[in-house]
Amino acid sequence: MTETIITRFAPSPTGYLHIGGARTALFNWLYAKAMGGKMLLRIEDTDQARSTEGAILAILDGLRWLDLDWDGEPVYQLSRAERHREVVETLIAEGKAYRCYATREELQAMRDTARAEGRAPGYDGAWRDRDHSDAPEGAQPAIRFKAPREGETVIEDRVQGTVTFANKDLDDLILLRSDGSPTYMLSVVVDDHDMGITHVIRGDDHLTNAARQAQIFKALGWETPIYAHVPLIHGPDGAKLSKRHGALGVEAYREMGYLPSALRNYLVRLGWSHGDDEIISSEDMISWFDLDAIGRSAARFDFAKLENLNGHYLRTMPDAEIVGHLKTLIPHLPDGEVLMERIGEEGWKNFERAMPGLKERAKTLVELLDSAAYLFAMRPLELDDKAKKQLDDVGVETLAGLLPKLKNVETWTPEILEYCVREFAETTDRKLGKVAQPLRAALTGRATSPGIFDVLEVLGREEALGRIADQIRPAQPD
RNA sequence: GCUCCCUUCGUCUAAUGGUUAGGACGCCAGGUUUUCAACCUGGAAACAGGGGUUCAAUUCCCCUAGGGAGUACCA
Repeated sequence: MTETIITRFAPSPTGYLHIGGARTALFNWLYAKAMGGKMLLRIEDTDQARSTEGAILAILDGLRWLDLDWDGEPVYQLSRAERHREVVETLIAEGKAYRCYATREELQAMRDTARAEGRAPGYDGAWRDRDHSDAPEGAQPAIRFKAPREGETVIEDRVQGTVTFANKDLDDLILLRSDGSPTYMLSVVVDDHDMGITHVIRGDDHLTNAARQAQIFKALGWETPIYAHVPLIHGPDGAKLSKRHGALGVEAYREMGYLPSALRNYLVRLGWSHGDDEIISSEDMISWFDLDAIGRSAARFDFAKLENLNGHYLRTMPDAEIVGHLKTLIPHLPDGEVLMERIGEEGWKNFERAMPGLKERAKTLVELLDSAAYLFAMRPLELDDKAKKQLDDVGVETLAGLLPKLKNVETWTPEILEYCVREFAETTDRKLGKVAQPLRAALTGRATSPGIFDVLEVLGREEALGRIADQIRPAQPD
């Protein structure tokens, strides 16, 4: 039992890396890591009409962003077509596959009658034993697998348990299309075998395929891998995940300001658990992960929980690391270039200094960026409605009283500033909030912000005093 | 239609043949507080329904209902 575990993630490049695919990749990665094995990557591009270069790039990019690395070079299924055809030749030679000349119309008619008779729809095996000489003139045949018609095919699934299919319900699937190109069903079997895959962890939409694939494995005399079919992820309404509610590419999550670590934590808890643990480090995920702990029911995607997790990871992340994430995120945002320029070298230093107060309050990087707007705002500040309310006559009057006191502060630190403002509030018989709020409005243009003394400090003496003065002047024209 | 899978608070889930069915998110109330968060305390909230098996079923079995997947010369 010293066999090395080899898993694989095998997306078809017909779109971005969606959230379900990301979780499948994560599970494969985790299991390989947990068992000291390898995870291989295979691009299933046998559908040439729908596969695109852009999709391949998006998938690789998504995996890298999530920090899910794979072993070796990605295998492109299409490049292995010759090998796939070879395998079919041997199958034909052994009488385990045959040429089929049925037309599209005939196939449709078969399905219709089967359905009408309450049977499993599928190919009726018309060409199974029919002679070539019956073939229509010049027609190119597809090659079909001669599937067993009796008995049953049993899948011992690590997640779903023992699943039994009656062979009579499984028809003769196509191995090679009439243009000679291999189909998915064939390619998967040959590649999983050739790549030495020991564990196939994938969405349970493939469960019935597992039975057909097992039949092909058997016909070829190859050992079937161990299967683990993971339930799919549903949208908040319980229906299939659609673009509208979460079947977005992982890059969309990046653009919404989620952290890879948070998304991984969220995803691993969707369908898998380890007791009551919620916040799970990568190390713990790897040492705890096991196929047997994967649940059998579909899970719904819940943005609120993802946000909560993201907030947690944000709060506990070192400031410099957050800056790093922001720098890679911003170029992906609309107007990212402009924003990058506006922050500038100097701005990032301020940003990092302000980070302790900012990260505490944000749930996503996008939120954090928004709440940091005051750092890069130009005087005179634009005020939002709530800030304007704070700067009514009373507010402005308060600031007018406070400004000279602040000007007297020589050592511009939060402690001393706090002392100064508190003293002002006490001596003028104001509650601290009555002073802090107008001050906040003047400094940030908003009614909410990080602690006001930290804001004063990060802004610096000159800028802070200037912003306060800006608000006093219009109220006192003389 | 046919085949297969699933079903514990709104959501993600834990546990168990005998428990006040636990935790987390969200929600509500209170506390803390210069705002907003964070944080702390408390609260409401679940075993889909019906039959069995059993001294005892949320737990084991069957049925029903509901949900999902597959049913292509897509993957």
